[in-house]
Amino acid sequence: MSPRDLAAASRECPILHVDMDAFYASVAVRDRPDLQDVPVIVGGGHRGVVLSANYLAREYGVRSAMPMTRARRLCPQAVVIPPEFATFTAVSSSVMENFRQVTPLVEALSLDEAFLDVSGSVRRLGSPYTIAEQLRARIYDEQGITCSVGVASTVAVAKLASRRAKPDGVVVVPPQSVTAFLHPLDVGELWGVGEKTTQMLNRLGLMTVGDIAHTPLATLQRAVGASLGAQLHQLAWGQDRRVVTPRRGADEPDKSMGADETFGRDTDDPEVILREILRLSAKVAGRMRTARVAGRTVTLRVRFADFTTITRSRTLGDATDVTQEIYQTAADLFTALGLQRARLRLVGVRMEGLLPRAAVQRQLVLGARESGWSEADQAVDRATLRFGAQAVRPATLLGEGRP
DNA sequence: TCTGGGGTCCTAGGACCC
DNA sequence: TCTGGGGTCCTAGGACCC
Repeated sequence: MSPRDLAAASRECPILHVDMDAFYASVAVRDRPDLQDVPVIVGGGHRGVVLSANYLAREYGVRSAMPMTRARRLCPQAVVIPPEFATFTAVSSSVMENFRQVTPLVEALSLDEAFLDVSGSVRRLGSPYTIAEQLRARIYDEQGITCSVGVASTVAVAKLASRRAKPDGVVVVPPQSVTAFLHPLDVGELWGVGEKTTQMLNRLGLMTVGDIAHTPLATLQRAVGASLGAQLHQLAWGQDRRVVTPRRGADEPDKSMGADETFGRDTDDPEVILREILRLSAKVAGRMRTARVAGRTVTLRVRFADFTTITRSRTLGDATDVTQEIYQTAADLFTALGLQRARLRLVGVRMEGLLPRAAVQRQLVLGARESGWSEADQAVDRATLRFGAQAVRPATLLGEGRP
C-alpha cells in the first residue's frame, strides 16, 4: 500500500504500539561503529541470560531470555556486552518524552515499549499512520535507534501488529481486517498465552487464533480457567475493551517490591544464606522507604539446585518498612523450612500489601519507639544518600565486596 | 556454566465471620 | 445428631510479561 492508502486505512486506528527494535542491543552498539556488523548480545554475568540480541545474533538462533551458555554455543563469535541500565533508562525517558509530545495518553509497558492513544492528535498531526512515521523518524534522528509501530483500533491488535512490523516498520490493521489478521496467528502470539498454555491448547488441537475463535467458550474455560478462557475467546474475535492508561503515579504505589539473587554457586551454608536474606531485606526496605510505602506481608522465596521453587509468607499485624523486622520475619520463615543442608540456587525477599506510608504513620512511629530500628534505618538512608549504597550496611555484611 | 531479576494476576483450599 | 451460603483474608503455587 502507498503511504496515502496507509494513512487512509489508519483513520479508525487510534491506538499505536511502539516497540524499540532489539532495544538494549541497539543502544549498546549505536556508539560503537566497530560493532555495527557483528552479532552482539547484551547480557552475561556468571549464570545469566540473554537480555537482548541484535538481528545478526538472532540469525544464529539467539533469543531473549536464553541462557548465556546456550547463546554462546549458538554464536561463539558474538560480542557480549554487559547491560548499562542507566543508559537504557536515559534513552527510554527521551523516547517516552517524544510520545508525550504527541499525546498525554501514553502507557509505558517497560523501558522499550508503550501504547499511545492518538485520537486527540489527528487534527493537529495527521493520520495515526502519519504520526507513527513521524515518531519513528524523530526517534531515529535523536537516538540513532529504530523502532516498529503497530497501528490498530484496539490495544491487543496494535501490540500484535508491531511484532509483524519488525524490524523498523509500521503495520496498520484497520477494523475490517482484524479477524483476517488474527486468525492465522499461532495461539502463542496472544497476550497471556505462554509456553504452558500453548501446550495445553495444542493438546486440544487448537493451533491458531482462528481455532480458538471457533471453540466453545466453555471448552476453553475448562482447559485454561475461567478468566483466561474468556479473555482468549474475546481476543480471538478482536474484542478488547482495554484502554490506554497512563502509568500510575505516586498516588498508586506498586503492589509489591522484592529482590532476589542467584548465588554464584549453589550453597547449603545457612550462614551464607541468612546473610544474603539480610542483604536482600535491607535492599527491599530501602527501596520501600524511598517510595514512602510500607507492607504487611513478607514472602521468602527459595529455589533449589534442581530449580524447583517454593515460597513461604507471613502477614504481620502492622505494615512495616523496617529492615530488621523484614529480615527477622524472612529469617524465621527460612529457619522454619528446616532444610537439612539442601543446596540452594537462589533466595528472594518480597514485600506485598504495600500502602502509602502516610496511611500507617502512627504504627510506624509507635514501632520505632519500641525498637529503635526505624531511627537506625533513617540514619542508614541519610548516610547512603551522602556516601553511596556501599557505605553503610549491617555488621554481618561487612567484609563483602570491598577491600 | 543450562535456565536473571523485576513485577502482576489467577487459582484453590482453609479459616473465620455473619 | 447432620450439615447453608456468602464474603474476606491468608497461604502456596504457578503462569505470564518484559
